[in-house]
Amino acid sequence: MNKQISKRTLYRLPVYLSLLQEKAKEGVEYISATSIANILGLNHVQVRKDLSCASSAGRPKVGYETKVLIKDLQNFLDYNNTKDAVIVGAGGLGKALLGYDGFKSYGLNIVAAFDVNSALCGKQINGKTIFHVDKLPELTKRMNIHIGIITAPAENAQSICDTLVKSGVLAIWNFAPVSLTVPRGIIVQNENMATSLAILSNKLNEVLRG
Amino acid sequence: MNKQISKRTLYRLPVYLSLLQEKAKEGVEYISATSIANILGLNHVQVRKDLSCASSAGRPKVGYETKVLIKDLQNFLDYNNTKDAVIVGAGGLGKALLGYDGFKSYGLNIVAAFDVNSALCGKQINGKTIFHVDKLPELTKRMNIHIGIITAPAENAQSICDTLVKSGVLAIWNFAPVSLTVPRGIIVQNENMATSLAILSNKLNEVLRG
DNA sequence: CTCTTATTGATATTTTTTTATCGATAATTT
DNA sequence: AAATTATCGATAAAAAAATATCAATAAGAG
Repeated sequence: MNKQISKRTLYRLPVYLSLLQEKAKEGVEYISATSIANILGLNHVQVRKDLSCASSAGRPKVGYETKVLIKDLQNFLDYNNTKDAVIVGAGGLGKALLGYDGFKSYGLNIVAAFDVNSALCGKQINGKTIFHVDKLPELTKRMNIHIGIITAPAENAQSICDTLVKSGVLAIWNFAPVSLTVPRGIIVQNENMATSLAILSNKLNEVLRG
Repeated sequence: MNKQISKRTLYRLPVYLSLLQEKAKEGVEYISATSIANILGLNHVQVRKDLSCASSAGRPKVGYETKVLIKDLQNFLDYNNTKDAVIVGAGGLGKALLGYDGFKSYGLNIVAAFDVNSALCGKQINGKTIFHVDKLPELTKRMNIHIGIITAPAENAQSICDTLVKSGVLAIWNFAPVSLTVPRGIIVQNENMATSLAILSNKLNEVLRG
């Protein structure tokens, strides 16, 4: 526990967590690194190593207690501390994310949305109001929000990003297919669907051709 | 060109492509690996190596001709060959993806959507009809579709996945937060938002604490 | 025309990540 | 009670990826 955490490990921890939650639902009380590895198509040593960063609940011959491991992972991933966020861009994707209740379990609380389209303003989705972007700086500052989610079209993404940064946002989850330029210290996580698609497509080609 | 392509490189190629397309729009005719690396926060040798997998258009002192590089990347990523796909789950996210026209430029053509909710069936979004899932096997087989996109709730994802596989789908783009079990040879690409979020959150914590 | 500079692309080195091996441990079987 | 087995966790080895170095090249400056 508390070893240095590698980027890749951090990538996999939420995947383990999600699997464990499924298994817990099914009533699985104990689970071994070997079986996790088999299900996810990973190496069992890797799984054990990854888990050791967040937990120390493993017992020889038995494996990990599902519930304890879930708790440890949630704790490590900071899913218990709720973090407020705003969405900018209330188009299709923005609305979809607003309507999705699953983020709560990841410790993300979307408090409001913003859009340039006045026709959308004042509307509520899933109990969350859509405001005009003009109100973004004030509201974001006042509520001390540090996470911004950009679901606007590519051409507006950079200026929205700039506004978010000026308004005190430190971390940006970017769904627009552009590379944002940010000041040093600001975090950008790109949700790049093109990349996923490229990998899928590449693998599919191998199957179809090879 | 035509060297062995690593997973990581494949991950980055669409990112380069997207940046290059931006730059091309701005009228940039030539671009160097160094400047790409600076913009994206990567190492310039890495960029050069990555690009060499897909193109051989670089000239010393000048860099790459933007248009040629874009073409080479699109070609390498097979964005010119259109691949048909179906979406299963016409909830918020499914509708958002149906309404998004950007996939065309990645060679993905969503031909139809399916849902269990009869109320949605028959409706059209962005010119694409929503059918009842009962019709999925027949339609998918008849149209010889190899890609399925799952945007259904987690609890339905596995059974949808099974149906897709039975219907001849070879590659699945999974937006549901579950790990799907598939027969050998079937490709699954998980669009795991929890993972992105975990990384964002982790980095943010470092900033806030450190 | 020569020198300087920015760049490519190849090779070498370093770092990171993954995988293999092995002893320790605890549950189960004989 | 001893042997067997499934597992963990640590360390070692191997593989993959990232980065550094350097010769070659071509554009532009002097």
